Amino acid sequence: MFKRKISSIMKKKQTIPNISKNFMDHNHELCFESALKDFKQHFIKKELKLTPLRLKVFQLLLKDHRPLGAYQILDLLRKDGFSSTPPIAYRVLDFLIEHGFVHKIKKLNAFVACSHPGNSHSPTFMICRKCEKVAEINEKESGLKFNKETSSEFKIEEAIIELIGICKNCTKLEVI
Amino acid sequence: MFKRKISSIMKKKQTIPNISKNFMDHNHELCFESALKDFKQHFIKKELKLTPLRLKVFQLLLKDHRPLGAYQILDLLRKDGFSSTPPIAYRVLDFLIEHGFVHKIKKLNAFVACSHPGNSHSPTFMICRKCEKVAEINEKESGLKFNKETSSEFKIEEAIIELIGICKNCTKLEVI
DNA sequence: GTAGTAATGTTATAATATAACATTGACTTA
DNA sequence: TAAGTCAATGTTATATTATAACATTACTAC
Repeated sequence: MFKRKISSIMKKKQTIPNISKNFMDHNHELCFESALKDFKQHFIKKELKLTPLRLKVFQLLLKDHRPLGAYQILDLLRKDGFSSTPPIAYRVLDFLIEHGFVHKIKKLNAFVACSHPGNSHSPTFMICRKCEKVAEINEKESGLKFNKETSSEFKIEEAIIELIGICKNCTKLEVI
Repeated sequence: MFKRKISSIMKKKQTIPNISKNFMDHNHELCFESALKDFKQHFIKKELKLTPLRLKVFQLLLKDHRPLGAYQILDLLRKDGFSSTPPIAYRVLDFLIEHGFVHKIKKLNAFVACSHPGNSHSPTFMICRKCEKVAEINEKESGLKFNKETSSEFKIEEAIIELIGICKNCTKLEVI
């Protein structure tokens, strides 16, 4: 019976295009748990050390698809009894970024949990200026590519792509 | 005779693909003067006030296609006898950005003169990690576009696109 | 000439990020 | 098990980037 419930939620979830899932109401508890499980798996597979601090920071970032600034993270860590001087946050964030679990949103000087951990990728972010949520899409989803002149004249090693705008959900709310 | 010299330079210039011109040796004096003329024209056309400070900052940014940080700009302003407290730089930069004469490179927290002033556009930057020069390409040149799902799910109002890598010139130098 | 306004000047401080060094704790290995 | 090693975390101080708030100047319009 329980299984059935899950599967019906999953079904519903699939009707929401993945590309904008983060912006829409969705079963976030499930979303959260699944991302967390994935996170832990990657630590095991890559033989990394999953410390309480690393786990905590990732959980904070996973909370609601909203990016958090380093000092916001520090405040939350303090509330949870962790040490909370700036290097604490920046070091953990650097670690999580280096291993592909977290990305930095330059536009916001803030950090989000990665939605496609494990894939080495050049993520594209959609940032809603209204609800402040962020969705990450990968190269394939974005359909993004550069013309061949660009690639022949300049060897791209890293791409920062951040799209600022308004998500479908907020557009809908605006109309009402 | 003078005219002829100019035109021959112009001809040579055209053999360099515009997309990477900033990275290559080019007649920068000409490049600088032409950009400056363009800049002044736009001030007239848009009925903006071209003050010494605004002119100076733009000239500094035009110097060599390398982005400058706000505090670098302040140092240079100081040397030229301008006032040089932070708000001076940030205010002028805000003005120049607002009117499309300057862009901010988020990756570097630094500023560059716009290469296509007047066009309202969503610029793409190529940033060479070796020589630190930056080239701006416009949407058409980049061949960049997003797939229709992205655009239907999220209304893009602004795009930040910064490509970090190595330019052809530096690649060449590395091989030698 | 004076009222209004845009630009610049000034002081202070906010927000973001890193350097440098100390301590802890887990693991190793002699 | 004691000593050594190393990664992680803790701490202090400071660097870098950016803005708020208010003062002065200088040009424009009446």
